[in-house]
Order: sequence, then C-alpha cells, then structure tokens
Amino acid sequence: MSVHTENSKYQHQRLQAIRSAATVFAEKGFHGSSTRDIAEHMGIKQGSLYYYFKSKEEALGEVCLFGIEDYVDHMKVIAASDQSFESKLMATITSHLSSYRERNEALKVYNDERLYLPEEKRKNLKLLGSGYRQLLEEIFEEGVRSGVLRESIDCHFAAQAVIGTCNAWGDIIVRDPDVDLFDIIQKCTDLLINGFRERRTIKRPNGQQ
Amino acid sequence: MSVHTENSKYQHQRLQAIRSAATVFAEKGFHGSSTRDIAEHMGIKQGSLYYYFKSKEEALGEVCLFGIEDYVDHMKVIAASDQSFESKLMATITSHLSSYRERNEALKVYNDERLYLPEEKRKNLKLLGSGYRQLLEEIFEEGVRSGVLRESIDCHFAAQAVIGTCNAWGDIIVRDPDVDLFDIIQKCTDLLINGFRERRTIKRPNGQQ
DNA sequence: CTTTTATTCTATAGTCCTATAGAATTCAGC
DNA sequence: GCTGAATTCTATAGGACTATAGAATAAAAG
Repeated sequence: MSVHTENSKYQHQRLQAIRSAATVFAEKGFHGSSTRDIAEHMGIKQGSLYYYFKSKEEALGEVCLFGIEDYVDHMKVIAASDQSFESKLMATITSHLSSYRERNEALKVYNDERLYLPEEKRKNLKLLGSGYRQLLEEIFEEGVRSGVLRESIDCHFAAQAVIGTCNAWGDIIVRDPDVDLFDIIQKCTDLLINGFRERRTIKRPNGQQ
Repeated sequence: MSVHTENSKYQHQRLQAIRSAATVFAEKGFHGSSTRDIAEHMGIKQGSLYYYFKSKEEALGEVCLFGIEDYVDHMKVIAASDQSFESKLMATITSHLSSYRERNEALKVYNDERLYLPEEKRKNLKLLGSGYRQLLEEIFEEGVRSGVLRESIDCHFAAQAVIGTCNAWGDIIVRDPDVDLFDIIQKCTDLLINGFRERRTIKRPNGQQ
C-alpha cells in the first residue's frame, strides 16, 4: 500500500491517465474505447492502467469530474461578481467556450458519456451541473429585476438555452481547432441579448440605466 | 434470394428492426448496444437480425438515414414557400423539434452516433445534413435582404446557431416526454428573433415592411 | 550494495459479442 | 394438404475485451 503524497509520481501519472482517457473517450465514446487504446495513448501497457484505476468506469468518472470542476468553480466567481448583466453573460459564454478549447476532450466526455456512469456518481456530477444552471438562472433573474431584460422571459428556459447553445458550439470547437473562439463568443452574446431582428435603436444621449 | 416487393412482410419487419435499433442505440449508444439487445427489443432472436441487416453497422446507417430524411425533405418545402422570414424560421424550428418528438430516437442517433459510420456512408449523410444548413442559411440571407434582419449578422453563424439550439432542446425533449413542445418552439423563435433584452418598441401605425 | 517499496509488464481466465451455417418452422399459392 | 419460398431459430467459431495475479524492473532508503 502506497502513500501517494501530493506530488508523487503516482499523482502525476494518474493525471496523465485521466487526460489520455479523456482524449480517447472523446474520440471513440466510452464503449467504443478499449483500455488498450487508453494505455497505448499514454505509452504504457493495457494491464498497467489498473494501477491507476479500479475499473474503466472509474476512469470515466474521473474524466467527467475533471471536465467540469473548473468551469463550475469559474461560474461561481462570475455569479458573485458585481458586473452588469451583459458582462456576466459574456463572461459565462467565454468561460464555457474556453473550457472546450482548453480542457477540450474532458468536457465533451462529460456531456456525451456521463450517462454511462452508475447512478451514484452521476448524481454527484448532476449536482455540480445543476448548480451551474442555477447560478446562471439567478443571473437572468437579476437581469430581469434590473430592467435590462424583458419581464416576459422565462429564466429557466434562458439558462438552458445558453448552456445548450454553448454546448452546441463546443462540439464544433472541439472538432475544429481553427474556429475563431473570440468571434463565436461575440456573436453568441449578441444573439442571446439582441436577437437577429433589425430595429431602430433609440439613441439616448444620457445612457439612462 | 427473395424479391421483397413493396409491402412484403420483409419490408415491414425491416422497418421494425430499424426502429428497434434506433431505440436501443439512442439509449445505450452504438457500441454500448449489442445485437442481442436490439433483437430482444424487437421480439426475435439475436441471429435473426442478420436476415435484415448485413451487419450492425448497416443497421446504424439505416437508423441515421431514417432519422433525417423526412426532416430534410420538410425543410425543402419550407424554404420553397413564400412565407415571411419569421414564419419560415418558426416553421423550421417546429419541424426540427417535432421530429425529435415523433421520430424521436432516430434523429438523436443521427446526431450522436453517425461518426461511427464508415467514411463513405457518413459522407452521404453529411450531404443531406449540410443541404439542410444551406437552405436555412439562404432563408437568413433572404431575411437580411428584405430588411427584417440586421445587415451585420453572419448567416452561416445564424444557421448553425439555430440548428445547435434545436439539437440542444431535442436532447431534452427526447429524454423528457412531458416537455411542452409548443412552449419551447415559441420561446426559441422569440429568442432567436428578439433576444432577451428589454427595449422600447417603436409602434408603427402603418406596418411598413 | 542491499533491502524495501513503487511502478510496469506478461500472461491469462472468464465473459461477451458479431457474424455465419444450417436446421426448423411458418406462410402462400395451388 | 403439398411444395417451395420466406422467415426465424439454434448452435457455434472466432475474436476482443476487462480485470487479476504474479513476475520483472526501477527507484528510494538505509
């Protein structure tokens, strides 16, 4: 029985294993990937993987967790800040889409494969995920209260729509590394706030509100 | 070698097999489903499936095709009609989301599992899919020309956004049969056209344009 | 250098899966 | 009811995959 202190080789290698699993799962799906694939990607033999994971399923759990923990944390910071609604929305979208660029495969795996986890683990992840949605929903509610958003909007729908839109673009971003992230962020924010319709804007010399 | 005329039992059973495959694939993914699962769902034995499919992969191909052919056709009708931009957009969203309700699993399978098809078949499906996007893009271009939409919008982005949003909701719709479809359709259309922002609308007594 | 501990490897048991071959059964037309 | 065709079944070859056990190597400690 090892001790596995903070910065042991074990911890480092385990992280490598998680990243390899993320890459392989993202490409072939959980059931489509073999433990041999993962080990090969990491440069060790199939059997050796089990030094780091009790099972293939545990690997999936770790990948999913790795995929969202940071971006949920980031959302907490955004929600707690005192920026305007617009800034918060943009920050959310930026954070969400950037996650796809950086942690890349893991977040995609969380979205697409978490349903293959056993009830228990899925529930824990769901808590994180719906915490995220909850915070976003509150940002919208605040936006309505402050008068920036229409009274009539359904904040639950709105939060879901933002998340859905980001995930849809995330898929595209993960597949195509040449997409201009900043451009997508701008356009998504603009779409969600302003929609596509042409209209005369009322110029208010003194930006009231 | 059988002849398999139009309405033979063979055709009927083959369709059942496709539907069963769709259901099972949608739930467990392509690699997560066994041919035994599919056969069981259909009420026959595992080996008998191969009377209707050359391989499991062929089954996936048929499911994917089944999943989109109708809704691509429907898009052609919408694009060719002479309704207003708003109506066309709403019709598109309605058609897209309704597909998820009706053909249910097959469209989801197309979205999530088609990448496991061999190059060749995937290319054919891609043609259909990007035909869909193309038509939608043209609807947006027309909307810009007619002045309903802002000059500044990127029609490629817009079409992608609509499809992405619909697919995101599609996932929710497939999982939860209690969602109010009509409500989602309304809200999606409203979001895409108007965005979330509050604003003074300029009432024009004579609806110019 | 020797002993202990950590990491990786080899080999394999046991399970499940796809696809096929050929037997059994059902069906349609006469 | 008989006959050939269509449909389904049983049985299985052959391959792949997960997880484990125990050997081999590398690293650390003394």
